[in-house]
Amino acid sequence: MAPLNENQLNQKKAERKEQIMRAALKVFADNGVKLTKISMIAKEAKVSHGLVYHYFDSKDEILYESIEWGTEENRATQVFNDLNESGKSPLEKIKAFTQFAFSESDRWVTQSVFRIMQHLNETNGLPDHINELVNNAGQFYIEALSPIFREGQKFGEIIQGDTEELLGIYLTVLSGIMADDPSFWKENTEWKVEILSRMISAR
Amino acid sequence: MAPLNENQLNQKKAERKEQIMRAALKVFADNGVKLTKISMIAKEAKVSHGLVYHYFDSKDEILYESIEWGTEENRATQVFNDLNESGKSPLEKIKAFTQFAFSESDRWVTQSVFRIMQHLNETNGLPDHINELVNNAGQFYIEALSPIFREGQKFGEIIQGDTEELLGIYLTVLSGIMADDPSFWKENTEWKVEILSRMISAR
Amino acid sequence: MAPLNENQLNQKKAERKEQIMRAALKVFADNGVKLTKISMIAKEAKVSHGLVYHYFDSKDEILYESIEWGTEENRATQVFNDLNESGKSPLEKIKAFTQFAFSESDRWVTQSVFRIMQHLNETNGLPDHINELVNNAGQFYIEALSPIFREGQKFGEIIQGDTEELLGIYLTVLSGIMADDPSFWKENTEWKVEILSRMISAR
Amino acid sequence: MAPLNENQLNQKKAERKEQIMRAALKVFADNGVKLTKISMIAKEAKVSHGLVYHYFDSKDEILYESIEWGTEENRATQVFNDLNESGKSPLEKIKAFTQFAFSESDRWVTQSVFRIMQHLNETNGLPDHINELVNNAGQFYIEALSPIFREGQKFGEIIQGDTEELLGIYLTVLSGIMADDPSFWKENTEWKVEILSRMISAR
DNA sequence: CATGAATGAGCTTTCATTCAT
DNA sequence: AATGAATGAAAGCTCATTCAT
Repeated sequence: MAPLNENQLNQKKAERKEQIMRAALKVFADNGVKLTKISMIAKEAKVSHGLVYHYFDSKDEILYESIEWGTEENRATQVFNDLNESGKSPLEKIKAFTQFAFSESDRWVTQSVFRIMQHLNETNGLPDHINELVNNAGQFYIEALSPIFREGQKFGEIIQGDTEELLGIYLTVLSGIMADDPSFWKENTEWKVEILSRMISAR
Repeated sequence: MAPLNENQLNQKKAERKEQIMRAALKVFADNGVKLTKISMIAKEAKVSHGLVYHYFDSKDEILYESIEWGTEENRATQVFNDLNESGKSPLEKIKAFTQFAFSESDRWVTQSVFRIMQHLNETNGLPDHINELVNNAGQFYIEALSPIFREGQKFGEIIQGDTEELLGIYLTVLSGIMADDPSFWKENTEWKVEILSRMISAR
Repeated sequence: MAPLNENQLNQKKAERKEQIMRAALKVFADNGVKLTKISMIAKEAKVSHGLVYHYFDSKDEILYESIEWGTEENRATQVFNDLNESGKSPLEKIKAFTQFAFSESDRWVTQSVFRIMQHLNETNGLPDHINELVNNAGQFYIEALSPIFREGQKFGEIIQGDTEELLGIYLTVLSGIMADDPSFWKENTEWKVEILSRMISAR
Repeated sequence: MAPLNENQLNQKKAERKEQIMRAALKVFADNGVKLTKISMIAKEAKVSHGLVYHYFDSKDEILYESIEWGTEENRATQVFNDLNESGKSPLEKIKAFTQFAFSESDRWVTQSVFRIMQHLNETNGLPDHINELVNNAGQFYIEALSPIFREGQKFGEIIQGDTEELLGIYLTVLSGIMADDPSFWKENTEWKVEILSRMISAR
C-alpha cells in the first residue's frame, strides 16, 4: 500500500508526540525531572524507550517540549478565560482556580506543569532554555492571577499588602501541596479550598 | 599514646556517627533521598565515603538511623516543651512553631527531618521499616500539635472542624513550602507566618 | 498507468540496487564499514532507510554485494584493459595506475573498493564470506598488476626481488595513503606519484 | 593497617593510570577512537570498566591524557636523541627511524600515538583540545625529522623539493602502512625499509 | 514498492557498595 | 579506624533491523 499522505503523517506523528508528552508530564510531575527515567515515560506511554528517542532528541528535549505544549494558549489559558467570563467576584475566582488546581479533570496537564515547575525550582544545572521556559510558565500564572488579586484588594475582599508577594505566597502554598500525595486532596476538597482562601480573604 | 578504654571508644564512635547523621540529615533535606549521593554526605561530614560504610550498612540505613536520631525525645521534643512552657495562647504557639519551622536555628535537625519526610512522602519503593519510621515521625508532630489545636478550638481561637484533618492540612502546607526555595522565606517571615495562621484562626 | 512488465520491473529493481550500492561504496570508503550507518547510505542514495532493507538483508549483505558489484569484470577490469592497450612501459603503467588510484574520476567505484578493503583489513569479526570476498578483491588487483611488475623487472625498469612481495608493499602503501585525508593528495599529485614510483623504479 | 602515605598513594595511583593509558593507546591504535569501547580498554588493562572511570572522567579524557603521556619528553624524544647522537648520515637516520616505527619494541607507545593520530586525522567532531593535541603530536614528529631531511637534502643524499612536503608524504606513507596489519611487516623488515627509503634517496 | 514507526541490543557513564591496605 | 581502589547494576542514548501502512 502506498504510504500515507503528508497530512495524515503529520497528524499521526503529532498524536504520537502528544501521547508521549502527556505521559512525560505525568511522570515528571510525580517524580521530579532527575528521578524520572526514560523507561518510566515509555512505560506510561506504552511505547518502547527507543521510540521516545525517535520523536525527541534527549530527556531535556522531552521536558522542554512537554512544558511548552502544556502551556500553550489553547490549554492553560482556557481556564482563565472561563474564569474571567464567569462573573464571579475576585475571591470566588481564586477559589475556583484553587479548586481547579486540585481537580483531577482532563485539565491535569496544566496541573502537571504546575507541579513540574515546583520540582524544577529546586533543581540546578538545567540548560538555560529550560530555565527560561520554567520561568515563563511561572510568569504565566502570575500574570493571569495578578489582576484578580489586585481587584480583590480594591474591593476589600482580599487583604492588603504587596500584591505580587501575596500572590507568590499563595502559589507557593498551592504548588507545595500538589507535591504531596494528591490523593489526600480527593476528600473534602471544598472545605480545604475554603481554608486556603482564608489566608487572603479580608472578611 | 595508650589506646582508649572501652567507654572512650564508644564515646568516640557515637560522636562519629552523630557527625555523619547530622551531615546526612542536612543533605537529605536539601536534595531528597534519591538524589543524595553517599559522596555528598561524606563530603558534608568531612570524611571519606568508605568511612560512612564503616558506621552504616547502607544508604537506607543512614536514612533510617538519621531520622530516628533526629526524632529522639531529647531533641525534637525540646521544641514543644519550650512551647508548652511559654504561657502563650494556642494560636500564638502555632505561630511560634511555624516561625521555628522556617527559622535557620541550631534546631535545624528537627526541621530537616520535617523536610525529609516531605520528600519521602513522594517516594515509592522504600523498605517497609523506613516507611514506618516516616509515618511515626509524622505522627510525632501530629501528636505534639494536636492538643494545641484542640485547645485553640475550645477557646474559639481556631476554626471548628475535624482537628486531625485541620492539622493535617496545616502541616502539609508547611512541609510543602519548605520543599520550595527556603531562601524565599528569609524575607518578611513574620508577615508570612501571619498569613499562614489566617487559615486556621477564627477571628 | 499500466503496470510495468517483468523485464521493466527487473530493470527498475536492478537500477535501484545499483543506486544504493553506489552510495554504499562511497560511504563505506569514506567512513569505514563499522562507522557507516545505514542512515548514511540511505541519505547518500536519497532513499529511506527502510527501502535499503527491501533490497538487502543486512548491512553485511550490502557490503558484500557492493564489493562484488564493484569488482565485476566489466567495471574494474576496464581500467586495466585501458592500461594494457596504452602501449606504455611497465613503470609508466604503474604510474598511471597510481595516478588513477588517487584521481576523483567517475571510476571512483574501483577506488572505493580499494579503500574499503583497506578499512576491512583492520577489522576483525567479519563473516567468513565477506573476508573471502575482500581477499578475492585484493587478489584481483594483484593479478592485474603482477604481470606488469614482472615485465618491468625483466626490462630492468623495476628493481629486482620477489615480485609478489614488492607488489604487496606497493599496494599497501597506496591503500594506506588513501585512508588519509584524500584532499591532501589533490595538490601536486604528479610529483607525489613520481616519488611513490621511486620505491620500485630501478633507475 | 594505616593507609599508605601520600607518596605511596600517588605512586600507586600513577602506576594504575599508566597501566590504563598503556592499554588505551594499544586499543585506540588498533581500532581507532570511535570503535574503541571502554570495555576493550578495561579488558586490555585487566580492570573493570568502572575503575577506568575512577581515574578518568570520560573516553575523550582517556584519549587526551594517553596521547599527552605518550608524547612526553622522556619517551618520544628519547628516540630522536639516540638518533642524533648516533653519528649516522641523514638518510641512515631516517632509515633507523623507519625501522623503529615498525619495530615491536617496548617503544610501541610512540608507535601507538603515531597510529592513533592517523586514525584521528579522519575523524570529525572531536573536542578542540583533542584536535590541538593531535596536531601538536604530529608537529612533534615533523619538527624532529625536519632538520634531518634538510641536512640530507644539503648533502645531496635526499632528493630536492619542498622539505616539509616531502616529509609530509613520507610520514603519511609510514602511518598509512601502520594502519595495516602490522604483522605483515614482521618479515623482511630491512628490505621494506630500504624500499621505502628509495622514495626520498637521491642515488 | 516505499516510508518511517517501532523495537531492543549494546555502549558510555554514574554511583552504591565491597574490599585491600 | 580510615582511606580510596575496585566492582557491577542501571540509566541515557544510538542504531541495525523489523513491520505496519
